[in-house]
Amino acid sequence: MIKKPTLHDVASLASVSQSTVSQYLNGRYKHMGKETRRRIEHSINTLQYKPNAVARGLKQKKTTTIGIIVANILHRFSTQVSRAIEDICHQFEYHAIICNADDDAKKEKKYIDMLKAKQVDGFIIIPTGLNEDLYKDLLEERYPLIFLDRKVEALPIPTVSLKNKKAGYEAATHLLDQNHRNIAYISSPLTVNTRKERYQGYVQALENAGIEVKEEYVFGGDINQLNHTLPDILEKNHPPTALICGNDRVLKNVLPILKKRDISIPQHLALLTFDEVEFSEFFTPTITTIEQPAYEMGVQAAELLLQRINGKAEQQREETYEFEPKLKVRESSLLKK
Amino acid sequence: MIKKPTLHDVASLASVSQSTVSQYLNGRYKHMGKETRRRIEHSINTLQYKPNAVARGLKQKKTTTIGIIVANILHRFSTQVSRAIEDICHQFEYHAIICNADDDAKKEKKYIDMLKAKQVDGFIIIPTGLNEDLYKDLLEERYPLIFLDRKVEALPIPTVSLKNKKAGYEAATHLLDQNHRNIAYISSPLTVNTRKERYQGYVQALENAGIEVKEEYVFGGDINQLNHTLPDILEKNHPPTALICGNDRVLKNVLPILKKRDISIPQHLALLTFDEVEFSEFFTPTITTIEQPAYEMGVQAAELLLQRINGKAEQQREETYEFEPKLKVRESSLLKK
DNA sequence: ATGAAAGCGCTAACAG
DNA sequence: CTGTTAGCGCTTTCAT
Repeated sequence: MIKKPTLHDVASLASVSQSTVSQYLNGRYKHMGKETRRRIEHSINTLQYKPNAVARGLKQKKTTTIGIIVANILHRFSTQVSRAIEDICHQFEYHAIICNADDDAKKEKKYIDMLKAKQVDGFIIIPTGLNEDLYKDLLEERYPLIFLDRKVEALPIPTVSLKNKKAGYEAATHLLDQNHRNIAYISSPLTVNTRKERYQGYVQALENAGIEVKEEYVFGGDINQLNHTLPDILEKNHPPTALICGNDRVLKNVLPILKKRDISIPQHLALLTFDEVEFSEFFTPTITTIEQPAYEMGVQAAELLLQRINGKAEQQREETYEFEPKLKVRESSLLKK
Repeated sequence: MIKKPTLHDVASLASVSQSTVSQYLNGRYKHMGKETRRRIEHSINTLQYKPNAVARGLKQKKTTTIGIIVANILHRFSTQVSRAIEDICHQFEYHAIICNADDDAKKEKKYIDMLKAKQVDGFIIIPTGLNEDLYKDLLEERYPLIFLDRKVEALPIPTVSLKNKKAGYEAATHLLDQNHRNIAYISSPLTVNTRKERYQGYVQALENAGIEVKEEYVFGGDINQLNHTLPDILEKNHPPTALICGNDRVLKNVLPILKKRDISIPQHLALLTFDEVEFSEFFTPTITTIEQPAYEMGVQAAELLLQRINGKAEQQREETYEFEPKLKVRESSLLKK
């Protein structure tokens, strides 16, 4: 890389001291000699000088960079959230470093460590939930920190999330309204509060309707095992007539299985999934979705974080910012076969 | 934020000098007293010392951070590419700052400037193509730089891309093989080489088949105008029986129009698009896609960049790394209405 | 085998 | 109004 001009270069060319140039750069040129100012400007232009943010960061203990840890950027939720955060950052001249923890505690830890080493000004994390000590450390070190999507109980960390129980409730209610009585529920492990709450909403809706929750219709585990377990569920004496997918990844694993078994949707089985499915409004079969306002959630998280970084809000409060799930019932596609 | 321990703290606790600790940290403890070493280790552990990457970066003029500028992270191609780059970076303990230029020259410039200020070690850019001077500057300043997806002619910058002409050729050929003769081609402005080449492939396929390319079937412009222009195209005397979308964004704008006009796919119109459409294999109508191996392309770009950063390859060579398009013909979905 | 000292590029008192 | 000075936390000769 080629040598870049420094403050020192600018200063000597303009025949002033570095501090004067520094003042200028930081907008403190109220009482600055008009001539001095002109010379500095000229000098900066001819040298094409650009301040070195690393040096400034070292001095000011502030990098205008934040760390984002998402589950997996390939998921639509993470993508939209990242985009939202990036947009807000851009607006305030911040930068975001995005990391994929893949629901892996080790990776999450490694990323947090690396980001700390890089002296990020704060974090937005979709926590795996598997590193409570780490989160607590972050808090004790007074890092501005916002959780997204998932909540870690008993840690006073502001959290932006969906009303997950409500989402689950609406999902089941929607299907009940269509006279489904045997509704399967397929999810990744119910260890994460988000998933658990959605499931609880489902349970509650069934109970309210006086319908027994049958364990045999429920799966909460490694979705790579679905090859074995889903067929079991579908072959019960009274097979489910409807199926809820806990998120878009679940859907992704469920679809091939249904396809292989030649199950028609929605005749044989009604399908409902959480999260957004791109283009779903144009396709048959109609898949009802319960979407999260992911972009808005990302904006909210970013704004909360920047407030905290800039001292406009106190960190150590357990606040929850909950968003409404959006049920999208698709009319049958017009693009039919 | 709470005060973090520094090298100095570690050194005094261990009763050695900073330089010794620094040696230790950088793995140069060949001839280091076993006892000294033990004390340093102990000291680091009790203080939970973590080196400050900003300070190190300032000194070493290396930040182990690279800048990525994509078109829009909400597009599948960008998402997959970002994920791939991030994976490779993680492997080599690098970090990526991802920015969305939104095909906007101003934003692209601003991001490049910000990333330079942050002293990134290199760039991977999906260039808007609108800032040739900037790219040239980057080159002259000897920044390691890789272009992705799009090529900027006459600049010796390694570029990872799809065989776009081939992709266009295959697209048209596939439809010709199904006896389509009137094939519409809808694209964003053909100013970007990627789009132009795809279109050229389409033209060539038609010419090879002895079919005249009718201008009235071709649209290359702002896809927000499609509301007006697409209906025109569909209402010709001999309307197209097939339609090619230049990328997934085009598809996204085309679908609502087709839906509103109640056009059945594929009976009234066969649809083919470049880029991946998630879940498309499970949906009706069947949309044939020509996918890019986006993840692999991202990996390639990241590897090329890291090689250059670490001096294992020279920058200033115009090399093109071209990937094969993947035609995916969908069998009619089993999940039918 | 270890330490002293200089300096990366910038900012922030404090003088003058 | 502008300059001097002292670091931010780390690495790196160069001595010892």
